Amino acid sequence: MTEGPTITTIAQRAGVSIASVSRVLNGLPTREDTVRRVMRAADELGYVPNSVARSLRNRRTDQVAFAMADIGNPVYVAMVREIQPVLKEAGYRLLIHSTDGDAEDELGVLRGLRERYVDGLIISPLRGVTEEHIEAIVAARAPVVVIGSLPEDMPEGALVDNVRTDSRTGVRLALDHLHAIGRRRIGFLNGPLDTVPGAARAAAYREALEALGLPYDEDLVEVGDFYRESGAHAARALLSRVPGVDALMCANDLIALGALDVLREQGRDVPGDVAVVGMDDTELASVAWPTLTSVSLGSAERGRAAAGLLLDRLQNGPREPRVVVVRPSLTIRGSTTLPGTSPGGAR
Amino acid sequence: MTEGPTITTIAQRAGVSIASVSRVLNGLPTREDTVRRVMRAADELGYVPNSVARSLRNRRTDQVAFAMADIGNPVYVAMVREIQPVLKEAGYRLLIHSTDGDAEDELGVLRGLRERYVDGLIISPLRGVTEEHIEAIVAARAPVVVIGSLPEDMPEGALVDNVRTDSRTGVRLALDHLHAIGRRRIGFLNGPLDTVPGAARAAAYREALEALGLPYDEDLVEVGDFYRESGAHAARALLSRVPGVDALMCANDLIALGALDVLREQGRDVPGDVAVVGMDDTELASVAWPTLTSVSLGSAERGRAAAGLLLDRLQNGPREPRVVVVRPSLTIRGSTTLPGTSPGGAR
DNA sequence: CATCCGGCCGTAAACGTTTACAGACCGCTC
DNA sequence: GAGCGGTCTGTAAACGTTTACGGCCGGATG
Repeated sequence: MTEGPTITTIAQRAGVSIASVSRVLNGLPTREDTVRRVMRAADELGYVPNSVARSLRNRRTDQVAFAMADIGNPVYVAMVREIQPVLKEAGYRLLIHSTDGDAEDELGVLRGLRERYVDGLIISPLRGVTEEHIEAIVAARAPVVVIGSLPEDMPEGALVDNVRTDSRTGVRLALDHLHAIGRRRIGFLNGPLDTVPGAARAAAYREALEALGLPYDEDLVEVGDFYRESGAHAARALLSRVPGVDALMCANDLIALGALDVLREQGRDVPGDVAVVGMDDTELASVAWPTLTSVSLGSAERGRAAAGLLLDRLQNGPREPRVVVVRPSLTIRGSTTLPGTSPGGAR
Repeated sequence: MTEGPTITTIAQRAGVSIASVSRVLNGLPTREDTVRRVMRAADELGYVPNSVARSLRNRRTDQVAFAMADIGNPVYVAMVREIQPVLKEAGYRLLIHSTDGDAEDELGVLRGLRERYVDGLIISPLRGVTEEHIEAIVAARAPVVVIGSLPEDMPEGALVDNVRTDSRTGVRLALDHLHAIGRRRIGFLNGPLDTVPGAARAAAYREALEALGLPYDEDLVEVGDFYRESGAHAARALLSRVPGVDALMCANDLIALGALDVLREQGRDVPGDVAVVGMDDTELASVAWPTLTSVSLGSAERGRAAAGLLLDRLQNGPREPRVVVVRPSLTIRGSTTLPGTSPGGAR
């Protein structure tokens, strides 16, 4: 594999020093004549600067990583979609780490920051930010944006911004809506309780019930994973245990899809017999049938905000940490409104 | 920002030379005592090797890029999902370039290979492989895997493997199926003709009709984009022009979703009045209602194959180019089988 | 004509690794 | 005790950039 030209090659051909070559290529003031000679040589040789050497010298890689649980989840895809153009615009490349929600993997990514292969990181830790995460972030000395919740008491040295949503309010919106359309036996299909969203949504469900004056009934709650199959499984269990349930609150859209599968299979009308609400308001919600009422947690917005915060730190240097909170909203679709009163279908 | 320890720091603390430090850290044979001293010092200092310096010296970055049109398209997500674990397993990081199908952008990525920020590239060029692409690939001198079709006459020096599918056969499968269930006025909603899939599918549609003894009718063809909105738009146009159409062949699932939106809106029964077939067999096909019959082009399989080919070249060095062809298959779902005869719903 | 100043340029060091090469040291053998 | 062989280690170069510093040269100024 023949090696390409370097500034040394150019320098020889143009009859100048490598310093001059570098200066010309970086647009530093140089005599007209030298500029021409260097440019000419560079052109003829088809020179392209070596980004690794440049990184070593400049102590920056122009790369940023985004780590999340599962690139298959449309929530994260929505985030990537927003993050990528912002970074590209600013001249950064994007690395993707799909950690499968594995805590070790997440920590690996954080610790990897010390290898300096990226200038910054956006991470969405499924299992929450532990002591170890914090240590790694402090040790990293590279800017990090956490999407999700962050402990109150972050140490001084941590260069970390935070983008979060308020899933408590999100669940509240959903239950208020279900209550408003007359549902009183509202089941809850949750994800793992040792994940941040899982725990938050469990608490929020209880609270919201209380606020509505409805009793909390353990039998109405199922805990599984954040996947479609798992949602189907949970729905089946719940429906057989409590046949009279008249609404299902699902901790994300995938779970809700699984629930819809089962309800259809069992011939129960949605929303006539059972109303269904998802969370995340992914594209899937608008594709499903009936279209799925879903709590929007502003994935796109969170992605954009995270990219913005990171870029700001990268470009303007240290500053005190910031927190951006994205407000949830409820997108009402067919799975909770009776056909007659449906406010129209897609998207 | 204090700088972290380097091998020099370790060398001082351990009272040895940097060469010894490097040897120890890389597991080269070294006296027991030296090993201990170096390890101890490294531990105490919390040393982490700088990957950029290592890359410069070793002439490899341990990074690989995947460039495709739109990370929002589930086809590419499926590919990423397969590519990532294979690469991670082999110690490579993954960069993502979402080019928006912009030819300049694609070329930019290919040319970027010469900057040596990745060791290899998987690219799915939406508009096909032009002369310029080939030039860039040859000049790159880094292994490239193209997902999609490749010209027959690749020059010698090009380190390029190829993974393709046979969308001709795919379309053929779909039309055979539609014909078998009695459809004779089969519309076609295509993507842009200047994209590789668009062109291939257009030709395939004609061929398949001919093989079935059906006339080709321009009025039955709409050309738009590979997006849902565009599919809706195209469907609306086609339906108003040819109200009697009894099936819609769609060039991808997103287009098919748009078509389903419109059919529902117009109160036409699917598949009773109009049968619909999508392509790519993405997750969306199993979520939509009615569930969508779709031609599977083996996205996951293509992703896996591409990663495998690239890895092989990276690890085992040059060899003659290979081509992997993934055979399409048809997944029959609700959008082409009458409710009564439906072979069961989801997935 | 000597001096000074400013603009360009080249030399060399630095970023943090890996590794070729040669030297130091040890223990053996004859 | 000299010579040899082997093991381990240190020196230094290399990867391809950027940039501090000082030198040189020209013109302007006294």
